[in-house]
Amino acid sequence: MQDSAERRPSFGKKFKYHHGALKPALLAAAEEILVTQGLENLSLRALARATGVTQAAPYSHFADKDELLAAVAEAGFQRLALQMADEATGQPDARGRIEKLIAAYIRFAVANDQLFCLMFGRELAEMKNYPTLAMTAGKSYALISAVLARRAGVDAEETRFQTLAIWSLCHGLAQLIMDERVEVGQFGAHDIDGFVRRAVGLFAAQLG
Amino acid sequence: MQDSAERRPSFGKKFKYHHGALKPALLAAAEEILVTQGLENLSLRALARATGVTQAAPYSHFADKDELLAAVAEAGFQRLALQMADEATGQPDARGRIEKLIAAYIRFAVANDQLFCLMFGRELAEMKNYPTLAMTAGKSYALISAVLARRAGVDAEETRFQTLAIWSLCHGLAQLIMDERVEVGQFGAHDIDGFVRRAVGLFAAQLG
DNA sequence: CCCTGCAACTGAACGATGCAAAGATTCGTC
DNA sequence: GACGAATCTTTGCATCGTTCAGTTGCAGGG
Repeated sequence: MQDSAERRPSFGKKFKYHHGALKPALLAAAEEILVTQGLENLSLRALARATGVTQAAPYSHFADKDELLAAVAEAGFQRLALQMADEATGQPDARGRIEKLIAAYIRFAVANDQLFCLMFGRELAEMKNYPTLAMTAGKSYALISAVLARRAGVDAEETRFQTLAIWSLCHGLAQLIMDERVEVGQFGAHDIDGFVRRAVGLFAAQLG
Repeated sequence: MQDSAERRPSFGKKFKYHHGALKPALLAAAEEILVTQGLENLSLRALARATGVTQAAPYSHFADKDELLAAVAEAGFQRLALQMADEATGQPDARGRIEKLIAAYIRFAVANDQLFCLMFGRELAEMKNYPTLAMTAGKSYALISAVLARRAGVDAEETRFQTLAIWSLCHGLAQLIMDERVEVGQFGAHDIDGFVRRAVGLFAAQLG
C-alpha cells in the first residue's frame, strides 16, 4: 500500500496538505477509539493514524496528550450534565428531581464506561491545570446541590452534608458497577432506578 | 560510579549473582516507589533499577507487569481489611461497628492514595485473571456485609440493599476525597469521623 | 501580482517503556 | 562432582510521548 494513497482520506477536491479541521477531527476520533478500543489503547499515534495525519500533527492543536484528553473529558462532562438536567425536568418535587439526577448519572457511567474512566480517572488528576475542565466537571455536582439548596427550612450546613452524602453514594455506586465489583440486579428491584429510589428514600425525611 | 559497586546493594558476605530474595524485594520497592513517585512513575525498569537488578530480572518472578501490580494491590487489600477489622473491634452495636469500618476505609484511602488508586484503578480491571486478588479484595466488603447480616429482624433483601448503599457511599466518598473533588472539612464536623457518623445515621432506623 | 510572514503539517529522531529470546551463572539434588 | 532447574544478564524489538528542523499553503501588504 503506497503511502499517499493509503494514508490520505482523499478530501473531496484535491490533495490537501493541510487537513483543515484537524482539531475537531481528532476529538471525534478520540471518542471513537475510546469506545471501540478502550482508554488504554488511545494513543496519540493511533489517533493520528485514524485521522490520516502524521504523528506530530496533533501537537499543532494540543500542547500535550493530557490537553487532548482533557478536551475529550470536558465534552463528556458537558454531555453528562445535559443528560442529568434533561431527565430531571418535569419532576414536581425535590425528591423526584434528585432521583432522576442520580439515575441519569449512573446510567451515563454504565453506558459510557471508558469515557467515564477518563473523566474520573487518575490521568487527569491534575485537573487544576485545565480550569475550563474543572468548571464543566462541577456542573453535575451543582445540579444536585442546587436542588437541595432550594428547599425551605433546611440550613446550609445540613444541605452541604446531604449533598456530599448523596454525591458520594451516587459516585461510589457508579464506580462499583463499572469496576464490576457489584452487579446491578443483586438487590430486589433488579434495576438502577429501583436502587436509586430506595437510596434516596434514606434522605426522605429531609427531602419532603 | 562503577557499575558493580553502585548497582549492587552489596549483600553482606560477597557479590551475589543471584539476588536471593528478589520477589519480596520487588514488592517492597514497588510500594516505596508508589508512595514516593506515584503510580504513573512505577515502571518495571525503575523497579529493577531500585532493586539493583537488570530490567528483565522481574520476569523470573512475575509473568507480567500486571501480575506484579496485582500482588502489590493484594497486599494493600490485606492491610485495608486488617485496619478495618482492628478499628471495629470493641464496638458494642452494629452501628458503632459500621461507623468504624467506614471511617477506617476512608482513612486508608486518604493515607495511601496511590496504593488505593492501584487497588481500585483501571489497570487491574481484569481482576478476574487473578483469583486470589479478587478474594482478598472482597474481604473489606465482607466485613460490612457481615455486620449488617448478623442483625435480627432484617430480611436478607433489605440487608443486601443496605450493604450496597453503605458500600457505595463509603467508596464514593473515598474516591471524591482522593481526586480532590471534595474537601473533608467542608461540612460541619470538620473531620471524617463526623461525616461518617452522620452518614451512617441515615440508616439509623434499621441499625438500632 | 509578488513577496513575506505565519500557521499547519511532515519527517526524522530521542529517550523511555513493556516484553521476548537466548546466553550466563548459581542452586539444589542425586 | 555432575546435571537440570531456577535465577539473572544481555540484547533486541515494537510502541509510545515528545521535540525539532524543515515544507507547504494561505492571507495580507507592497
